[in-house]
Amino acid sequence: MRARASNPNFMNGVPELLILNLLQWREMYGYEIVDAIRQRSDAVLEVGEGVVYPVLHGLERDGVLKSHRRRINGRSRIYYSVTARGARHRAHLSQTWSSLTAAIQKILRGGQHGESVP
Amino acid sequence: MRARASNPNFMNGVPELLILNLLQWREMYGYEIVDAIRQRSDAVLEVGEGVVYPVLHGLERDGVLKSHRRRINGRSRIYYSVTARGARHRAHLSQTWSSLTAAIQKILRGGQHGESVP
DNA sequence: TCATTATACCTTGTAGTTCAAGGTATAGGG
DNA sequence: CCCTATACCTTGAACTACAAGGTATAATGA
Repeated sequence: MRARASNPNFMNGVPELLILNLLQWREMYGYEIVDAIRQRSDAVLEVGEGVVYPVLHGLERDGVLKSHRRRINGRSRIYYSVTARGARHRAHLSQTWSSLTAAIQKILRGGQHGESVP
Repeated sequence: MRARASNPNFMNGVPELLILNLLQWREMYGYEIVDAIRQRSDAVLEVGEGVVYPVLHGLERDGVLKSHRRRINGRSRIYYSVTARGARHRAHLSQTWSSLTAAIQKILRGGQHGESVP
């Protein structure tokens, strides 16, 4: 019931949705994804590493992502990219998100259901 | 990581948001809320009684809702309505929802971040 | 030179939430 | 008289986001 201090709920499944949509364009590594989500959302969305890494591992385990290690400036990075199955999963997830938010928006707007005055 | 069979995630905090926005217009009882969510969303959103009742109890405990029992056709119903504090809470929650979905949408759309072609 | 910061990976435990699957009781229709 | 609809409720399980840790290397700067 109690909203959390940082992100006030609403975030269930969202990290997975965001990650898949970021990776659809080009491969990225975990640390980069954390930054990308913060920057592209103007710091509205803050998804920590403790969220991103487990999601990446889970998606790879499920065959949605694949990874390969690369060395950049003596630094080891693990780049993730979307598999064919992952592309289908991303499309399905994004559509579900659209559908749900549209339905929610409909209720938020109210209208023609007997509400007299706000 | 694994999406659930029924509602594929994305539903965290949403019942609270929906309930508060429904009750902003007129008082309703639990069973009625369950039906209203299903009907107004064209069955896209399905929030069971096992979700609605605990949320109602929690919101009343927090002073966001108040309730009174009424007898209709020999049936006992518990009607809930929004308190003054609840009205503020509803406004704040709705605004957060708008802000978050806007930020998410921005990332879903992609654009100007180095993605070559879909 | 040495300490600090930034990069980059990771795991653990906790708290909160949804959900299915139950349970109780009354009213009304067939 | 049974079954459905109405109307309330609780429990346990599963999942998830999150904070708070931990490791190691490169670069910065004092």
